[in-house]
Amino acid sequence: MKRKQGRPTAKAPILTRQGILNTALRLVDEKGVNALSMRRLAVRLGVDPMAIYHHVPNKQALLTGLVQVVFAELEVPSAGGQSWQDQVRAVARAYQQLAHRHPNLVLYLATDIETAAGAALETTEALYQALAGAGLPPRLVLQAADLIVDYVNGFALAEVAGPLGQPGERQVLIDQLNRHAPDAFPVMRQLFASLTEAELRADFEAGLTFILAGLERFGRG
Amino acid sequence: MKRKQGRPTAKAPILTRQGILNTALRLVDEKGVNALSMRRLAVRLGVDPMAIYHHVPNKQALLTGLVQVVFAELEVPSAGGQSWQDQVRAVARAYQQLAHRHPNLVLYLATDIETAAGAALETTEALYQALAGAGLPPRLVLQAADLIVDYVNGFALAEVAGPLGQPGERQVLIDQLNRHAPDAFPVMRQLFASLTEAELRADFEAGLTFILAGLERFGRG
DNA sequence: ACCTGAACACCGTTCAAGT
DNA sequence: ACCTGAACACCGTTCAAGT
Repeated sequence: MKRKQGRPTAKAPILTRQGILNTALRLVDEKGVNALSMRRLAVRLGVDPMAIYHHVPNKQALLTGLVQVVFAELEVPSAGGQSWQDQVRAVARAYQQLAHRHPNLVLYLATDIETAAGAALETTEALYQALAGAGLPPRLVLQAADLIVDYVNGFALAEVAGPLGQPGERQVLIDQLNRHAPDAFPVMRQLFASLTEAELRADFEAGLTFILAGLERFGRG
Repeated sequence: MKRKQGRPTAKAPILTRQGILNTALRLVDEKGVNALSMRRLAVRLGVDPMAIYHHVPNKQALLTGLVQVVFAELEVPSAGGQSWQDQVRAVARAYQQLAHRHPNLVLYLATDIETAAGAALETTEALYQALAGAGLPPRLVLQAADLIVDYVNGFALAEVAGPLGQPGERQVLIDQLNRHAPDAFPVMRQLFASLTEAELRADFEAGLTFILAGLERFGRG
């Protein structure tokens, strides 16, 4: 824990854009996006609230900065010798796991497309490449990529959802069911009754499996 | 424009939960969710801000109230004589159009699952019924329904996205591309070059088509 | 029962000032 | 160049008060 000699000015500013973003990200990961205020962040940084504005123009920019930081964690899966199906799965999984690691930011990851597009160019290229490798014509490549991205975003959002915390996933629906007459909604009732706890859990890979099966019908001729 | 005689008390309160929700929904539809504050809403209602608290416990409840109001607009498509594919399409479309009508609320529609589950029980039943009609085993019915809901939510979110307004959909990506060397991201480049403006637009039905094709592989035996 | 009004503890951001 | 501090125009919500 050595300290530089001399007064810590000019060459060694107290605050740094990177340092601010790192602290902000930790704050968001721990307490959620609503806990991120310029003033609370300043407390964590041990600094006057207004000092932050010297490194970040405003709160909006702070949030897009966080989106950039998070997307920088996304590494492109290498395409080496895998089937196009496995390549698509790898890309989708990489993004899904990213979202899973920063649940409180999912909304912004999904919503700030300008920043996301810039930060995920390589991943997007990898996805398009895999889909082109499936033999899909150009237009369907685009449509398939959209489907996959929308699915991942929707899945990630559902994982985060619930007004308080998360009740046991499907439990919410079952509770709602129990408020109605026992002969109402027979299909749902029978469905839930016939499945185990584990089978009721949301399954990211299952959705991908359906999508890939659909894509296979349109590729290669 | 007749007015009741006598002083308008007791039997005819100025404020009503329904009236508050309607005004709030109009405010959100027009100016976005950030424009919805208890104080601004009070101005629109011509009332002291605190008057609202007599009918709605807090702002959170106001928002879940809006989700309920919006979901109440969702009408279940009748299953009459259609293929299961058309039934699935009809349900998905109904929800997508609902989201499209209230873009500023999409986040809450997708995220407040407790309220959504209660308000959309009939629609969910219709979806499960259609998927069971496809011959999917119970577990796959659930997974397929999740895929469809996640896709619709993701699609709706993408429609709303963008930090400011919406630039021309795909334009964002193309702009990002142009900041890089002309030999970077060749697959994307060729893709965009080969498609017309119209073909670049997001296509909700196309995603559904892929999903349905995938489901057909797992149904009926 | 229903609405008002002052008050409290928060926000983001501007602007002038310090070193 | 970098940080501080007061100030402004907002928030959601509590609580006492009016009718």
